[in-house]
Amino acid sequence: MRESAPAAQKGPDPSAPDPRVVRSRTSVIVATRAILRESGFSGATIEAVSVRSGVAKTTIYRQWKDRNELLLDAFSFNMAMVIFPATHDLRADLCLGLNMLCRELYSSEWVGLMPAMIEASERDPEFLAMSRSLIDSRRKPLKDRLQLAFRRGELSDDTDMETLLAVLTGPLFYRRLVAHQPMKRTLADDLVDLVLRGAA
Amino acid sequence: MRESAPAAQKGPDPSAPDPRVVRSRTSVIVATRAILRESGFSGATIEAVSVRSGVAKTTIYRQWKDRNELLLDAFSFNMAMVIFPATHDLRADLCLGLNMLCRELYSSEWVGLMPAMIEASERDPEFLAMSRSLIDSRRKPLKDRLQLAFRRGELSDDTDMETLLAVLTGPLFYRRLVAHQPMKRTLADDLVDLVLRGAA
DNA sequence: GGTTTTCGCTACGATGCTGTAGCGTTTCCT
DNA sequence: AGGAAACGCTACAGCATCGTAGCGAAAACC
Repeated sequence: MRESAPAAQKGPDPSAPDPRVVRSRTSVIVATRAILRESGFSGATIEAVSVRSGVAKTTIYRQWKDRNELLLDAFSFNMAMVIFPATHDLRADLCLGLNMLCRELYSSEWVGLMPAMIEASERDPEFLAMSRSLIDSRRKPLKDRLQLAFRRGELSDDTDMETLLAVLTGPLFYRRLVAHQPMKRTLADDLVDLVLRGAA
Repeated sequence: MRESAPAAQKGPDPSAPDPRVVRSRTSVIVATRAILRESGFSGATIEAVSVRSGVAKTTIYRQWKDRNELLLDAFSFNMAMVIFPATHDLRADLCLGLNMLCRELYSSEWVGLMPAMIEASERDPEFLAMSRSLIDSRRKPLKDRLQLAFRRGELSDDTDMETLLAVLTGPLFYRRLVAHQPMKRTLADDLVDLVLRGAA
């Protein structure tokens, strides 16, 4: 239910998971995420969440002290991740993972939350910290695969890991969030080609 | 005062620029942008703008029919642009422009507006259209320089323009807006190297 | 089966924002 | 100098939201 993120850790989680609490908590979180996707940060009011989730406003305030606390939890809730395989074929592994990321960027639920997250992170240090750790955990599979490639000598050592990550994933996020362009089928493969030609 | 963007075009602009109107308009726009940067989309209320700008709320409503109309104008106001020179040295031109973009991403005023713009664009078609046209006009100098390179044969014809743009600028935006990482001094140069090695 | 906890509901005061109206004053235009 | 336009100010109704309080019903726990 909770992600690895360092989000607040206050509930009576450990010993006694009352099913009623679990039910209301997840209902609220799911509703919050839906609203964040559809109406953005400013639309995600406690009242709106209450109506949409069917959970009474008072109940929400019993479990989260704040609107901010709720939103932090909502952002860091149960994120699926893109997997990068680790076969003998680096190019194939990267293409597969990046193409999956590509598809995810235009379909998955969590991407719809990113604009709200970016906005919040720009101004509130708590959201910034959460956002950083979330992004970090999402980048881990790719990072691991690249590190393996370094160890195997498939990538030259003078290439910088951070640069590599930015080059491989940056353009995809850019098209989706900044340029607002549709997916380009070959982009992921082109990126892999470019990187492997330059850094292999 | 107005940008090239296709934002609303309703005021009595053409023949009679009453200095009083100009004064209040710019005060309001400047204040709105400052608030958008500091407090985000939800903080930019008409009341807040009124207080900050020193312009009466009623006056604001006399010039913009809506909060949305004001925000659209505020976003598309007077954007400075990164210039790409067109010397005989493609690599130098690209490095110079991209490094300027790099610096701008971590200092300039308009970048602080991007998170709010991204958020708004995700949900409101009017903001999306404005955002698209803004980004498009900002990309033009780089695009022009690249097209020149194509004509000169400095870039091979089988490379796609959109891919090139995404590869060169995407990683920079990514680090700034998504990964929330500090600037990396060599990143711009590395990108140019990578592209020129792959597509020259 | 009895106790404890959580729940939903209603109500509430406080606050902030929207968008409009009226009025007197300042500023511009010619 | 005189008329027109924009201005600032105050006030207002309407609405949404916040966060809290109290009560009875439903569900969980032992």
